[in-house]
Amino acid sequence: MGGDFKPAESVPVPTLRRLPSYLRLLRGMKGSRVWVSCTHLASALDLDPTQVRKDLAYTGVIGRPKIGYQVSELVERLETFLGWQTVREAILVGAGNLGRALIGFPGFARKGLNIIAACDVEAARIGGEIHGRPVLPMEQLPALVARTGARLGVLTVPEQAAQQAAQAMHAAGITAIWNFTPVRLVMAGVLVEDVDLSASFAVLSHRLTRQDRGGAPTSSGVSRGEQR
Amino acid sequence: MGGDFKPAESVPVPTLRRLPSYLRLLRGMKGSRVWVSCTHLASALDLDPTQVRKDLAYTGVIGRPKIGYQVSELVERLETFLGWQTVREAILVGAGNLGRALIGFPGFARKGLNIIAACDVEAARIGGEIHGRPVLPMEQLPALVARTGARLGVLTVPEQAAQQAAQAMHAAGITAIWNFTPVRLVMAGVLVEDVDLSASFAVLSHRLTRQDRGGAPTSSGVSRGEQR
DNA sequence: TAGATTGTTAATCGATTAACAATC
DNA sequence: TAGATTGTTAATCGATTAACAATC
Repeated sequence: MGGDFKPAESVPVPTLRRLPSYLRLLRGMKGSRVWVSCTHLASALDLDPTQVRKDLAYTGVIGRPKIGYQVSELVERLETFLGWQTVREAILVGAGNLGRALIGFPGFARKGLNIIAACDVEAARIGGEIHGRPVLPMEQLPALVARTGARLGVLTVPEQAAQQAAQAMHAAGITAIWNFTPVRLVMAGVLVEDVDLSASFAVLSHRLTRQDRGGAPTSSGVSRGEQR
Repeated sequence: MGGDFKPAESVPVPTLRRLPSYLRLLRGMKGSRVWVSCTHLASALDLDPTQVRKDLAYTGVIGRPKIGYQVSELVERLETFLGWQTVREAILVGAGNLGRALIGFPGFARKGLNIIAACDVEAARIGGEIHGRPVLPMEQLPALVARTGARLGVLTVPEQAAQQAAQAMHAAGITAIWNFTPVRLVMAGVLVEDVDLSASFAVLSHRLTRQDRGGAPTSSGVSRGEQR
């Protein structure tokens, strides 16, 4: 009855993308510092202090004027807010070069990401292990998802196989896909986040091209990439 | 004298990031189609037609009302605009899991990216080959850059080594770094483009967390990731 | 011709940045 | 206390989206 419903005001994507960099910095100073200010974080990351303050506010943390924020609390808040405190099981689909690299990535543990198995269609890959994780045939994906309760999938198949593989993942019960292929997956009811190497390289390559042609570099020499 | 200098109006980053997806689609239809409209591209990629039109206009292409754009011309324009028609030599620094995967990436050739060698500090890796590319000691980077003329570096070292490695690359003559580490490199005079896996995973993870907690999904089930 | 599409200008939307009172 | 810092509101900036005349 108290019509004071907050519409879950969704967090801006740029903010979400900056949060991990704060967390990384804060984890590094956890032993040596008790308090930290936005000013400090901002200058370390070359950002605007107000922006940092607004970003942090989304986590619900409350700072003290003149003092700043408690490092330990901020770390905790960020981890909780990002969902990095609970371990999340994931299945990787496509055990090629990139897939193998991701399975072996040490940093994922700190983000609550645990890739427990891989699936592939190539007979030569099936039955083996990558960094201690089994590689299973694609047909076993539904059973695997059912058995492990994994809801997250990491998609690292070749471009041509992407849409079909994503469909299979959805059918198997996967509800979120971390998509490393350049394909815009057409899927309703599945949360998709793209890691688009082509897009990133496009920015770099275009600017390099202008640079080569004697394009006027910024005063600071050259500007840096976006997508912070 | 004719004071009609166009200040090289810089291309918006979101536009640059979308261009590769147009190109990918167009390459796929090169044989079967002569003309293509923004409407068509937009619906295939789930974008706004006006946005596609504006994006394409940056390449200098001119379309025909009622007809659209010539596929072959558009492909050519996009490739030139992105700088993907000239081969660019690159040195990879950090021959770990991710580095090895990138060296073997078949798609880079179509983007004019040629990783010709890798550098690393680990003795066990030095002297070997990865996908036919030699792995050299880090000390040889300056000589390597001088000899090959490579200006682009791909940075895939562990987080702790990132800043130092980047400095070494700069000193060796590298002018642009494709940065796969989560570290915000502090560098003047070097073009840096970040591929930030942490940032991407943060978006996914945060949304998954809301989803778990019974957060209201969109009408379409669940929305998809940004950074298109 | 009528309808689809381009190119372009205007309106909207959302994020960043600036301004400033409150506070320890 | 004075100065630094937070929290918040307002102004700015830039990208997306809408509107519409020109065109084949």
